[in-house]
Amino acid sequence: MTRGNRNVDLRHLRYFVAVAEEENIGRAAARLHISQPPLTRQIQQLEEELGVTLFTRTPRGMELTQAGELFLEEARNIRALVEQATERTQRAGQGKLGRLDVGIFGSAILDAIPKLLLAFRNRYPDVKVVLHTMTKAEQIEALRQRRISVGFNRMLAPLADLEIKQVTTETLLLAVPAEHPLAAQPVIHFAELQDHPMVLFPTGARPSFIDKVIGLCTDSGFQPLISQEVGDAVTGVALVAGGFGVCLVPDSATTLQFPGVIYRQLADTPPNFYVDLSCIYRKDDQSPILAAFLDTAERYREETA
Amino acid sequence: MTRGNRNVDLRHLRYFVAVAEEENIGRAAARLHISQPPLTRQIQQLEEELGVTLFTRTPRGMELTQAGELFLEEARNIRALVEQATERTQRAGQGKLGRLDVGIFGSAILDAIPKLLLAFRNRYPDVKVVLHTMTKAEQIEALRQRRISVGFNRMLAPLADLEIKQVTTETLLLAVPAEHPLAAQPVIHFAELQDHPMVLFPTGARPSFIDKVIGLCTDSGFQPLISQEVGDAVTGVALVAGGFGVCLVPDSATTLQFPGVIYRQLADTPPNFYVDLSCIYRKDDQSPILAAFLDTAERYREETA
DNA sequence: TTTGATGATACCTGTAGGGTATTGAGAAGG
DNA sequence: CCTTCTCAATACCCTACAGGTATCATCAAA
Repeated sequence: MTRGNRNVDLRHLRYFVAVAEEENIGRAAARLHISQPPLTRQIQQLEEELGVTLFTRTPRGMELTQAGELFLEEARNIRALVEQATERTQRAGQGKLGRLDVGIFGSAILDAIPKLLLAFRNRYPDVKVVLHTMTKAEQIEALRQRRISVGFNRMLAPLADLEIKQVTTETLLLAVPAEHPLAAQPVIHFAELQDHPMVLFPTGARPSFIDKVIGLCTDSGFQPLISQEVGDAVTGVALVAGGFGVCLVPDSATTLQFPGVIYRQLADTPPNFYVDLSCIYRKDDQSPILAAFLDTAERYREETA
Repeated sequence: MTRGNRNVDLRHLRYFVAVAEEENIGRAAARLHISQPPLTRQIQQLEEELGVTLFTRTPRGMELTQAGELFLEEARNIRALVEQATERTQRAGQGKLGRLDVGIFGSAILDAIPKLLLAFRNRYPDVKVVLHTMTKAEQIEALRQRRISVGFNRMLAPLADLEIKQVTTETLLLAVPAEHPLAAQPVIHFAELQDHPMVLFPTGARPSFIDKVIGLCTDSGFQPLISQEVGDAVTGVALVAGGFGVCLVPDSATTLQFPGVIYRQLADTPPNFYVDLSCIYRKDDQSPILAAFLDTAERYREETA
């Protein structure tokens, strides 16, 4: 038994389907924009490759044999699949289809990231976005191991193989217990924080938002009174609600409406009284999905500037 | 958006899969028994046709992009389908796969046909045999309209467009009511039938088995006493059981064991005291399935000769 | 720096797919 | 019965492209 299908190619299928549908080589040739003789030869060749008579030649044209009927079904099916495969691959190549693994940190899901992901899903509905909660250090490792394609974090330091792109900046607010003395004041000056215990976050890899806060204080000439260091903003605000002190948070933390916690703007704030939210990704990652995502992030940044 | 897949062909898929699996163009080329440069070009061409980067070139070789991963799955799938399609079509072309529509008459299902169909199904298990019960005239029309490929009947007359092939012959027996006078005799001579009413079958297109029986009688010098004409052998034997008379039947009718009916051989039978069972099919039918069936029928005839 | 992988390029060649002209074979029509 | 029409098949030519050889470019490891 010869393995003839080695030389069967999609052209044969296209031609075969045309002839089967037209039941006439001449018309099929016209439809295919070629002349009749080459089409005759291609059909003969296909029959020879398969070792099967696909058509019975009648004076009125070409009529499918039983085997031909079967092959017609198969050929149509294969052609449709090829069409679909190329189309899907093209969409994947344009970043419109596939999967994007994203690393996020505990409390970054408060404001910017949900909005950004929503915008991305609207533009690329067939890209499956998978979120992985992980710390900054874990994100960097996961990026290098290609377990994620992009991470979100704050206060990212430059790295040789990773690119950092700022998504948004947030100014800082003070989370205060409702019964706290500061809460009663009409205006709170930043320098007043030196007299009150503060909750800081996050624990983990430095530099982090903790260093940011400490830096702001030292720049203003005082050392903060550290009440607690906790893992993330959510826990921090929960401790504020529990009376552990005040806490500087990015303004997106206002999404957290704990009973007994109020958010206050500060007066006389030092320069750099804001914190960035950036995304981080491999410099050598050419994935069109990542490109599409970064483009969406860029638009988001411009819109919210 | 270019419809580039027009020129994607199966060779591209074969090459692509090899490169994707080897992750190295040189090794893939060796596996494909071609040299490296043409393979490089084919892959470039495929990427260009699709408008998608399928591989990232690294100093260690070729690595699939996300879109490439997707296309690999699709390509493997398509290649398997082509393999399957050609294989199935080849089997269909050899008569090993497909469908055979067979016309049979009411009582021919008694002996030969079940055995023959069984033999055919054993040799060609993937051919679906569909039985259609129809009269001789209906079979001929159905053959011409290609609703069936082969019919079974007795006493077929030659026709211009249809071929007749004898499958078997059966000698005749007499079905007698148990309490009939003839049943008591140790030997029944054919000529004695002139004194007893007979049930004849089948009604419908002539010439038929009825003419056969009448002809046997007239050749022996008498006119049969006709009790009833009925549609088929089953009804005929049923009437014998009801005392309507005796009935000449092909010996396969002994499959019908009605209470009160006994089958007797006759003595002094005239020549041609048998009836044929033939199959009939279109002379111009080139179907390999029909050919396979006729071959099985021929073997059956030889084995039962 | 050198060496040794890798894939990419340049250029040639032969084949096979496509074109035109023609033939052969039934069916239809006068 | 001969002609005519309509099919597919054949003969023959030409060109585009798959495949070959030789060489280059690049990067990593020694």
